[in-house]
Amino acid sequence: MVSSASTASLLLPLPSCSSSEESDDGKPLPPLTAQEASSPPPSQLKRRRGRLERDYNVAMKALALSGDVDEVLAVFAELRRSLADAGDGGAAPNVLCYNTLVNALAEAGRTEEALRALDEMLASGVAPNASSHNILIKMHARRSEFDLAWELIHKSEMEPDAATYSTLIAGLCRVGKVAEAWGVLDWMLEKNCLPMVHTYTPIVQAYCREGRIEEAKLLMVEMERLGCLPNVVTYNVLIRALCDSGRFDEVEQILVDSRTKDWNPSTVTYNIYMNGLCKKGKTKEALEQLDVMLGEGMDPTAYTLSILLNCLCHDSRLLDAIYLLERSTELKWHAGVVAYNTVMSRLCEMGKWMSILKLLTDMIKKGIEPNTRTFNILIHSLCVVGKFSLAKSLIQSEGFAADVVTYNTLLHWSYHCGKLTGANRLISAMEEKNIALDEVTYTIIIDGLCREGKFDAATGYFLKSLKIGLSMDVLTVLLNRLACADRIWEIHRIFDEKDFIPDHLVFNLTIRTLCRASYCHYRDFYKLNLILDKMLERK
DNA sequence: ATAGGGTTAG
Repeated sequence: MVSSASTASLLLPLPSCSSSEESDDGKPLPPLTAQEASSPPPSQLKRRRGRLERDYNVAMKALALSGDVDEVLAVFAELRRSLADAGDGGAAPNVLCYNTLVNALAEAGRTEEALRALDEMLASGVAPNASSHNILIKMHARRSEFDLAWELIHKSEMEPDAATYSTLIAGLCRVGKVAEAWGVLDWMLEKNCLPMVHTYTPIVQAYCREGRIEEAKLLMVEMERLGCLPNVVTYNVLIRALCDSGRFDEVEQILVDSRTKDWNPSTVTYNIYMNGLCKKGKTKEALEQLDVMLGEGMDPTAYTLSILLNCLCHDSRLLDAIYLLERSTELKWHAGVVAYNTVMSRLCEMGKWMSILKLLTDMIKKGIEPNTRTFNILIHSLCVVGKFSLAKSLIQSEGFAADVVTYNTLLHWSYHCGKLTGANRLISAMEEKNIALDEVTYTIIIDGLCREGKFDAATGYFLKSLKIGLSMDVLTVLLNRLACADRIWEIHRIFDEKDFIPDHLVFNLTIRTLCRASYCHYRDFYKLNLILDKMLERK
């Protein structure tokens, strides 16, 4: 279990609020007066409680917004302690605080902990409200448990509102089930529940993700017709899609039009635009947008800085990037862990190990805590400069939760250094620590084993990988290796496996791979025939 | 006062 929830809630201090920009207004609570401390009247006690909960909730939300879930946990624990000390028998925090906590955990993908927090809330006798209900539905939707979500909506006494349906629609759209999303929309209309921007925006986003930009635009026109005006979020979704396909003229047009429409671009809008320009190599234009944004009186956020640094790094202006990073505090630009990670990973690609170390010490000095990604970059760069053993020993470091990326990095370099037993030990360690192997892991293992001539073992890992679903990337790597090494019996073994369900894409890939490996030559043609037969058996 | 849109690692 990676969860540092319990330890974090015991050990971490109150939020200093220095890391998050929004929470500076969280004034310290006034100290108890002597009278309050001895035996405050119940009404005053209640007021104090309310104030305490509100202030803590504000802080928790700010932290959740800046993605600092562990801090949210810490603040919640602190709140619980304060309430216990406040004198009325250790009453639990109210629903709103619990909702903030559960939602922050759910957003961070820490579903188990979110569910535990929810259980704890119920056990403390705190009654859930409509929001708690919606958050739970969102969790089910995120895990693609739509049946459960639907069941919850029906059997609950809570009357589903537009937010409930919108949550479900968003979940469906996330996994590309747009038709089902429309189905829910129809259902809510039947129930006389009026859709809102939150209902349509996920559908617009789903269209955008599939590259159906024109349909997305049409839907936005339809929204206007229905009096459900697209807002800044809807436009941001569209702008991102336009950026991804390089349609910057249209982005400009939308920004111009915004002045006569009912929405205003936000910092996020410019972040999206700048990042889009940067990804298409238009550094100069991206920096121009920064000026536009500052001219509009908008403050850059931690995101803005990371995007700009990324931009500079891609333009190989590393010295500028490092300079900006070092000066960020005096410029009042918020450098966060992502900003440092961005620059460090670029330095890593260039093998500048000493510079990475310097940035690492800088960030720690500034009180910015390195996260798992920071460690992964560190480990990767150690591998690049040939310090593999040192890199490997870093997994044991205190306070660092190695994840699948960490292990993938180490695995890749184990094979690279020819350390097969070491690689096997790493795989066992993953299993012990319940870190699930992903597509990348299997690709690395299969490629590594094949390079050592261990085709049988590699094929075995491929068959194992089917448990997490067929990945064309993994299959491509294996087929290439097997074909080049003329290991047709292993290819047979793949097609014999009953868990392997080949479709036309698989057939296509197999035949193309074999032909490229010169199986079309007349002397080898019989082998191709054998495999074709095998494939047709499975049809 | 629950929700949505933006950045980094293999």
